[in-house]
Amino acid sequence: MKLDDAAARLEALGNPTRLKIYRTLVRAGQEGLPVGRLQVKLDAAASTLSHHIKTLVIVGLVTQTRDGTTLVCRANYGLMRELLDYMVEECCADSEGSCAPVAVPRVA
Amino acid sequence: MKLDDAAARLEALGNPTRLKIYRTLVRAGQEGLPVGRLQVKLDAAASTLSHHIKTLVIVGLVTQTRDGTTLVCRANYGLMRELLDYMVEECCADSEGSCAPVAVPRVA
DNA sequence: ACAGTATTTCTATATTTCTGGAAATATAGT
DNA sequence: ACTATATTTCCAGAAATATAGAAATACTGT
Repeated sequence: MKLDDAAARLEALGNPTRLKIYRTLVRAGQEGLPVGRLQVKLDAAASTLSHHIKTLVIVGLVTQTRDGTTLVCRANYGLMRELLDYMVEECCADSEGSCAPVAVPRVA
Repeated sequence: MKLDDAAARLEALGNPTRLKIYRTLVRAGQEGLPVGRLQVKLDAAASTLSHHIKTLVIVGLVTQTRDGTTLVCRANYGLMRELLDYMVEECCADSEGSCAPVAVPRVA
């Protein structure tokens, strides 16, 4: 992952509303959630929510598929994993001492 | 970790210059790096760099200790770990299906 | 074609962020 | 006290972001 892409993704997650959206989608799992359900859950203006979701989609952390009139949003788990890896990549590479600082969580 | 704190930390990392600072410190390991060395490595104006480092310190991702006239900066590995965990916390908790989406990397 | 629901785009405003020069502060050595 | 080095704070302008109302678009069913 390139630094600028990683920064853009972290910035996208670095807003309380967007982080809430993202985490809600992470909880929702593979089946995802329609925009409308997110709006009810988060109680935000539709246009505001739409902008935030778009931001997440642009950086790739969220994907969308249309199902009739509703747009279903899903967390992109693979990309999240790449982002987590990037953050601790080459940990202590420039250090003389031993490396034991970070551990990134595992799931399944 | 509270959502607002996590968002603030992600926002701090979500700027190319700050992400570069942070990653340089992650590579540097436990001994850390003085501000001055960061300035040379990243080739940024001192005041600009100082602002960015301050942002990282405020959210807790970087710590500083003074050694004479130089300020040594270090990545806070423990907090990074907490942040990574937070991002995938309760993954699929609201889902019927099985959960296998994300895995957070391990180190040592 | 029309009506209805879902969602986005347009537009505007208030606020925040990024950047860096200049000046100030901190520490150490003489 | 004076000088030198390291770093921060002050200041300001330009650019980007967050928010949301209103209008537009997309799809479905009749």
